Amino acid sequence: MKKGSKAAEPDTNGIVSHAPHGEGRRVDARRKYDPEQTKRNILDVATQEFSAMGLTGARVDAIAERTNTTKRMLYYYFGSKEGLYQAVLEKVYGDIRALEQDLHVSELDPVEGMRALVEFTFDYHDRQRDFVRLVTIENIHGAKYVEQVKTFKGRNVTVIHTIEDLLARGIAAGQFRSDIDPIDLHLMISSLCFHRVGNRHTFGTAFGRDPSHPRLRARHRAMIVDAILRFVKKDD
Amino acid sequence: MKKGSKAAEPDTNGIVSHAPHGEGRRVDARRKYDPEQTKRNILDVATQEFSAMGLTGARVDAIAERTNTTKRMLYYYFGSKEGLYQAVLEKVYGDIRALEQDLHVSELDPVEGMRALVEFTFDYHDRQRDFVRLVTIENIHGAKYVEQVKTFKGRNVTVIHTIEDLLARGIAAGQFRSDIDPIDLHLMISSLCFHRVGNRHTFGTAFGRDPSHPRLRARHRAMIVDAILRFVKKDD
Amino acid sequence: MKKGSKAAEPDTNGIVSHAPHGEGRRVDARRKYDPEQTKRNILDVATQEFSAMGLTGARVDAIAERTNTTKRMLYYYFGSKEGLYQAVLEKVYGDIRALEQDLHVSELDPVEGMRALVEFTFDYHDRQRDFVRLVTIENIHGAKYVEQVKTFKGRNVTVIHTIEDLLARGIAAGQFRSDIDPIDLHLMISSLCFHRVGNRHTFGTAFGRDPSHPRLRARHRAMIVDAILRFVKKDD
Amino acid sequence: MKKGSKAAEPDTNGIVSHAPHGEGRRVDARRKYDPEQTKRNILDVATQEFSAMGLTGARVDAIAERTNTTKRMLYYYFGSKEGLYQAVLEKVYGDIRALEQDLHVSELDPVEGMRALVEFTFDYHDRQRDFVRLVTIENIHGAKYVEQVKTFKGRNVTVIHTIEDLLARGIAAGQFRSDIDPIDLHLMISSLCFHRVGNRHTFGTAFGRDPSHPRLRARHRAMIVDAILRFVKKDD
DNA sequence: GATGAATGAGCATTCATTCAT
DNA sequence: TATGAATGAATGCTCATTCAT
Repeated sequence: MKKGSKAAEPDTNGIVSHAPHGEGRRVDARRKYDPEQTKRNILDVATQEFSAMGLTGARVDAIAERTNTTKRMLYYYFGSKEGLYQAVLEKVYGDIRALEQDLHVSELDPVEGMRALVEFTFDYHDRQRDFVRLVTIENIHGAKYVEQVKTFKGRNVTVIHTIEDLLARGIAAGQFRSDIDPIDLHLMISSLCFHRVGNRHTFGTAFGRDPSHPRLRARHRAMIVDAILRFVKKDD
Repeated sequence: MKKGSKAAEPDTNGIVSHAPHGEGRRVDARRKYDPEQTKRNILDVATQEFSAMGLTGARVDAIAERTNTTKRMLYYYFGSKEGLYQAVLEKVYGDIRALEQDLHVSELDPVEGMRALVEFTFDYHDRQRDFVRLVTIENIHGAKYVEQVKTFKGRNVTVIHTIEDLLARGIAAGQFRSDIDPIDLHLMISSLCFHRVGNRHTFGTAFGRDPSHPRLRARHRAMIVDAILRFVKKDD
Repeated sequence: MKKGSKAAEPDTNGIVSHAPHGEGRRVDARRKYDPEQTKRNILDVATQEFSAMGLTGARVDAIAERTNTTKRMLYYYFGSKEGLYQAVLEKVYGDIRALEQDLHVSELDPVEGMRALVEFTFDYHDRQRDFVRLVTIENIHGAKYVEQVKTFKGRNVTVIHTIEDLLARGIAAGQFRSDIDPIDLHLMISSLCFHRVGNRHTFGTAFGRDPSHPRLRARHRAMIVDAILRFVKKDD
Repeated sequence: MKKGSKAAEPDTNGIVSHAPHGEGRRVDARRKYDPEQTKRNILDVATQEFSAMGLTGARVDAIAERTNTTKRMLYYYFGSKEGLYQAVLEKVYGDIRALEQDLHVSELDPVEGMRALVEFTFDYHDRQRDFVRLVTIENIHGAKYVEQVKTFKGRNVTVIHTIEDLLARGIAAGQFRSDIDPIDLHLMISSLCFHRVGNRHTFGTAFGRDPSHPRLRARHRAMIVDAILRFVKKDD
């Protein structure tokens, strides 16, 4: 687990810093024309705006205003509001799947690997609220934009492979039940990690308890790992 | 002009009945002005539109058009687009909690009661997609509208009481673990029942499998009951 | 021939007078809400703007500004810029064909009838420059808007009937040739009357002579009548 | 990137050859930078675009895209959209007058010369639709761009001289009437040849008959020659 | 000579809401 | 109670043109 890693970069959740980020950046920063930086800048701001306001609620003018460039460039690079929204989806989905790959759970014991996967999923959703919101928003739109993102489908199968591997090894070791469908299990893990973030506002209002509070956070993390392990483990 | 039309009883998804459609109705139907019916009609149409398009995406004109009345009446009764949206939220949250009361799980054995509660929750979310969507939408807006709905908070505590009762009786009977927080458990059940409905579009696109398919539906229902029971049951 | 008649009303070619026109108008003028007047007002202004600037060149803002109402009403009544343009086409084509009907050439001797028809056609084009310009503009667009005007096709056949009647009676009386196609003849008359108005600018620039000058006007009128009569008359 | 592409010799409608495409060309084709060819290429594409869309409707980007070069070059050579439009007008007017010179009607008998002139005018308009459209467009703009084309006025007088010569010789031979103004006659011939091409779309829609259809084409040609000859001939 | 990147002013259109009847 | 007409402020988008390399 690389907790405080650079995972926070793509979704800043705060205010984007227009200044050059890393080392190599500094050179580019002096260049007046830097298409890559312009595009990334637009994409970062758009991620926040879409995540905060939804596709319909987001305002192209509002995005442009917080950008280093003008509204015109937004259309120059992304064609339309929807094109920009799709680019945001593509980036954001790419980020989580890329990190998942870095887990290397195949090197761990099945139980520990499962725990690591659940903890990663928990932590990612807990931190990347923009991701959670964008997925939610996309579902409001019937996933019709993400469907057009070419890289989307391919990117998601990798998690399933990871789970399949864990289950297979767990079964072989006599630790896991043999009647579990990997996609169903993935849905289950996602549900537990996603819902408490995505619906934390209505939940907080209804029960006077904010699931994103640090104290609860730890308890939920343990609880979800526990629930999943109880579910997959063979009844001794 | 679709004046006296039947309003088509807009897609209530099966379960909820908003009011008795019995004898008394017939008289009202002949009356030229029936404020209650007009309001209910507006509310039904608005529920669909807001659920389908979101708060920002919904169009007042679109709602008015599918109504028996005019746009002006919509403002007359609900004050504003947001007022109407809040009225929809109030109705929709009222419906689920009212049905939950009807379960009478307190009369059942703890394990069976828990099963009944989970199954009800599963079925309700599975059928009331509009409810799921509206909750999702409300979370996009930080729950700021539901906060203003007076009846909201009171209505939700009842589920917690139900769970508390189940847990207490289960612990007393030596069936359940004693370290489970009722609100956490509610969140867990909600997560599992809500997510597969709310996020079924992105899920379906990503994994080529629609969680709302009848065959999956039954499997998920059993799986979720199983997971919750495994989670609450005392380790023999 | 009703020369100086009210034919000038529909296409004012000057500045539209927003004031009430006729007797009955006066009452309406006091009414704050008069949809018919509002629509007519928009249509009049739009006729000028489209005629002066073309469909692409015309600015919705410019039209709205010279109107008694706001831009919003323009969309309220005509749906879009193109919808408004089509409404203008419909009005303008309706006007000329309606006047043609009033000629009653069937009551005249074939030669005199033909002369009357040509003179009317000449006068109409000579005065209704907006009409000429709008037809020109529509041809730039391949007539694709006029095609959608339902009343269009039906309205134009009437001229052909008039010409057929004239030719038939002229042939019967031994005055006209029998080998003339009525639609071809209509095209011929139109050509001579239309071109000198529609292309008067390039013509004027090329030859330093403005075909719309009063002195030329009379000469052209006689010349065109002469040419058409020479063409249709039987070589004694 | 459509760098070295053949530019497809954009639809010249048959007659006009802008430059010798003979031997010398081949050498230039290999040269990396050929200003003359670049300019001609831009001009050809612009002719089509302006003719198809009008001055306002034409898009600089659209022109540049179909060109071998970039938008920047378009500005480099022609200064502005309007400058390019003027260059197109100049080219297009130059072409017709140049061909008219080649007729050598002065060597023909007056009647045959007149016939030849009318037929040439007919054929030219019938084939060079781009020319007809551009003249139409220019008239929409009050001929203000053609006015700035220096070569324009001088170029047009030549036709008048041709007609004057024909009329004079015809009168002298006792074949033609002596009361015909040459410029009026030119206008008349132009009208008949221009209108059926320029207004063929509205005409076709109105009467269900396309004047550019081959069968009609021949009939119209004969008809127009006939009409003009009947008009100029002395009433024996 | 040549080019991708950048721009400000403008454009058609839509929205939630209110007025007059 | 009910309604067609009216509105101002925005909204997504485009255009001809220029800059930096």
